[in-house]
Amino acid sequence: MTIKDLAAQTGYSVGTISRVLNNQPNVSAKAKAAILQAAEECGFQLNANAQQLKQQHGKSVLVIVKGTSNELFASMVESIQALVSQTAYPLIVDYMDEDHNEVQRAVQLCLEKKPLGILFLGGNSENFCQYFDKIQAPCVLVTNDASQLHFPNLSSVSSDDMLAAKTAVEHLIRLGHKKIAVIGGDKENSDTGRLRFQGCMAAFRQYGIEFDPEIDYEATRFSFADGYKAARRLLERKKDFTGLFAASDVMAIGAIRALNDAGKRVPEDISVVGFDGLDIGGYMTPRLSTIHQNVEEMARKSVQLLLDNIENKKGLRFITVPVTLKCRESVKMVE
Amino acid sequence: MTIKDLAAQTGYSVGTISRVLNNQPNVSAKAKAAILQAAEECGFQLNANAQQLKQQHGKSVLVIVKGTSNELFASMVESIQALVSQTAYPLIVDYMDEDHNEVQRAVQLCLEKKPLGILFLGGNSENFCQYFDKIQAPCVLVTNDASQLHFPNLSSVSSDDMLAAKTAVEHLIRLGHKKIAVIGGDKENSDTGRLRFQGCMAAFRQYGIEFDPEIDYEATRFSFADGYKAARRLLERKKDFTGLFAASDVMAIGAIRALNDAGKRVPEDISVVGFDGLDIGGYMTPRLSTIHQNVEEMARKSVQLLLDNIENKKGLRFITVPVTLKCRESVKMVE
DNA sequence: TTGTAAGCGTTATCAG
DNA sequence: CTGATAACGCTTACAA
Repeated sequence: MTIKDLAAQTGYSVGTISRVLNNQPNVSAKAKAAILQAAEECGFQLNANAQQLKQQHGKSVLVIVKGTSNELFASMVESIQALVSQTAYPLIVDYMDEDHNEVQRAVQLCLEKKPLGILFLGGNSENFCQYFDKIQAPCVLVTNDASQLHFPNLSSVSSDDMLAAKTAVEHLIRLGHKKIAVIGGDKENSDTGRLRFQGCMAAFRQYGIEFDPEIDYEATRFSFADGYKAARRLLERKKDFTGLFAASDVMAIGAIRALNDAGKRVPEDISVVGFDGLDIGGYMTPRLSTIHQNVEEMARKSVQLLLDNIENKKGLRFITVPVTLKCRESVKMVE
Repeated sequence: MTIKDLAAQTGYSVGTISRVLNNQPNVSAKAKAAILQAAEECGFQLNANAQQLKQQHGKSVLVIVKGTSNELFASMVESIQALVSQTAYPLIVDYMDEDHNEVQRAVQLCLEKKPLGILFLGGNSENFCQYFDKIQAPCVLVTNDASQLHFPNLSSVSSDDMLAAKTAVEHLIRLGHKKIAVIGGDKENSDTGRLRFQGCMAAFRQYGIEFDPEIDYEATRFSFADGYKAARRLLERKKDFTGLFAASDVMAIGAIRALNDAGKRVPEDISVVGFDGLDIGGYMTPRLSTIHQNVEEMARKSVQLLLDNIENKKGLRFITVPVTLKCRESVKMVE
């Protein structure tokens, strides 16, 4: 079924059919009605390939999600889908492995889908520096700051990871904790990992707390299992910390279980603060104290920003969305 | 950049270029080398739209995921991605709202992408009955049984939901629990919800346990928050159950928190069994006893089955993957 | 082994 | 307001 068939069926020409199906002016009401009806009857759908071949671009908005099992991104995608579905643009969501290069992937998808714009959920500066100049479409990097990258088509919406991590650690310090351990991301190769690490260090420095990254910091991946293992390693070599900051909620949850298995109670023996503000944290016993990232707001701002960039060619922006410390049950004042 | 440009550049014709880029025979090694090099140099990529327009089908495998925040599906997608990436087929993952019609969506995507085959993660019989006859490509329905649907191109890979739910409830009964409540899915409109409910009922009947669905069953959605609320409602109207079966781990986790908030300890006061075997269950305190669905195996079988259907035109199959009862810390024998 | 040319289903430009 | 027709970039007979 093509517009040619429709043309034969209705007696109009392909030109008219095309105009009707694309809501263009200069068609008589009669023709429009007849054609729409005929199209409806046989469930006609334009061939997207032909359409895009002709138009040289898809009308779609692309979301590239770095990491397949990232809770935070999953709920952000959910919000984004809801938001974008209110517009006329179809949304394509592309999930990729955490270890692969998101920008190379984007370059390839651009060639393939010619999207109107791209939302990156997660990303690594280095990849952007190396490959982003091949991308022309307006883009928004979400959860990482792009203001230092200086590309003419790359905005960003992110939390202030450094400040947030500092806040988390400060929270522990103010409750009287002096011996604090940290489980975080790779502080060399991941922007997020590095910034959160630096935030911790800033807090330790400011309050004059002793902290030796070699001993008190565990770098690992953002998963339950890795959080668990990291906490075990910490326990093995340092038996007396009373506060633990984990740079993600999943790490925190894994770590808490490791602490429990080692006979430590949370928060009686050890206070734990997470990072992200996932739903699950509110259903643990004890409920997890955490740095809450406002997923809904980040999603809204990102989409808004991208659409502005697409439609009005408004300038770049680098938005920082504030985080909040959610003080719940996994921390306790030190006696 | 098109194959025409490439032709001009290399001195060969578009036909030869196309043959080289598609790995077809009847090209001289010299031509092949020259063309491949030129293509490499300018990072040439075939235009997928033109290609698919011509070929009348994409080479992709499509995964339609019903529900955007379903942990179980998320990890299944991860496995599927790993599996399919070993083949030559690109994988397109499409997430949709739990309440929307997955088959209609598939019909639309077929028109658009002309995929080689489709994997449905989750689905509703009714939607299949109504719309599936419009789909020609081989499909596999994952997590639901399709043997009673009788379509010539629809296989399935699923757990025996009824048996699994029965096993879970039996587990509680054998530990001496006589007063058992159940939090499950919609037993009218969801296949999964209905089957798991029937499994429970079968166990109650077999062991002569009293169970009034009106009082002892709470139908709700598969989320933490809904599990929490459902447990509260149960507590409000029935104060004395000692066993709780939740038809998904997320419901179970929400429910446990509600029990804790009501001053009940798990498992000392109330034993809880979940369903799915999510990673998170193993990191809770207490670790969640649950019916474990082998995600990895379901993914492997589904992909294998679909590829067989695509490549060898092998017959339909309706595979049932066994579940296992994972007995952990959230249950206790009744005194 | 290679080149030529006819479409694939649309859109868009023109003339009517 | 409508119809004819030339692209869009590619694959694939068929001819050379």
